[in-house]
Amino acid sequence: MIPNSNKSASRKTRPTRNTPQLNLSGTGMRMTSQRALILEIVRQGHFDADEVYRRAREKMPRISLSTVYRTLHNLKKRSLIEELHFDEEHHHYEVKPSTEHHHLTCLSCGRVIEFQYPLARLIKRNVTEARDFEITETELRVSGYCARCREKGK
Amino acid sequence: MIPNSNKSASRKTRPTRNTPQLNLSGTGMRMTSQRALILEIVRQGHFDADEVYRRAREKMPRISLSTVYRTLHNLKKRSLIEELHFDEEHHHYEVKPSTEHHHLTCLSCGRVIEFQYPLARLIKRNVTEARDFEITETELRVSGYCARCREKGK
DNA sequence: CTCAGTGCAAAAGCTTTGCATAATA
DNA sequence: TATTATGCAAAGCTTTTGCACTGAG
Repeated sequence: MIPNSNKSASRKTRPTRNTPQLNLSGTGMRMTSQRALILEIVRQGHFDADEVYRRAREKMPRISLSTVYRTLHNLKKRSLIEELHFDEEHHHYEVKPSTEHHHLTCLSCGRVIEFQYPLARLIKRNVTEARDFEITETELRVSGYCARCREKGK
Repeated sequence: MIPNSNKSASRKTRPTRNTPQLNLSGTGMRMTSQRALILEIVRQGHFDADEVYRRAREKMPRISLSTVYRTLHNLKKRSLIEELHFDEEHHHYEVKPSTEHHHLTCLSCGRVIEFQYPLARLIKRNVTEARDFEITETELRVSGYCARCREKGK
């Protein structure tokens, strides 16, 4: 159902050691099955800790919530994932994108659409207050109502 | 200080009932001393519930934390204040601004600078994904290091 | 073989809720 | 006076932490 991560499909040599998704080598973190799983889940969407936990348990029933929290915390500390702040509850996570990207949220259906837009540059150029700042991050949250929901009556 | 909503400017009839700061009349909420105080505090900056509570207690030692939470919750529900989502802990609140404004946060000293910039318009024009959206809110968080902190060694 | 990572359970924060009392409209 | 709001205390959630055991390197 989910694109498989361990596929040494037709290879018969020894499995290459590059981890399927994100690679932890060089970060000082050991790669464990739990971490691989959590990373794989975070790659699939924006989830909060509890949702990651629920999904993880489907494949690894004995994984603990503390491991989820600790792993998310560690990955964030090493900048491998990012913490997002939606209007809703708590934090959501996603693997760190290489380019600036932002979020458009429909307040009616909850759909979240990602888009890219180079705002740092623009802000630095046009906002006096930001001129002397060394900008390391920008996060734009835009909310409103998507076309689909607007048509659908109301 | 705030453009008054109930204006009987030079009328000399009975004392107008406008509350000093934000006006709750017409919202169905009763004006109590606690709410006046909380509103006054929120006007002073971006605080989380606990900080509002600490400040409120200086003037009204017996105010309860639940009242703070309930009041913030009610004000938010009626859109008199807004909930902000910084990187840090929990929610912060501020009185609802009339124009789009955003936040620049120094990761070193924690200073938060507000600035205005009409992003909705720009996003709607330039981002395909947003074209069919009816945008009701935009919140941009920019973080980095302010000039002051960058000079200060490191 | 070592030390980082895990699971479990308990603790710690933050936020909400029930209920009797106090205060507003 | 009729409600609505408050204070207090207790409950509910989410997140963190201590510890002994397990497993990656």
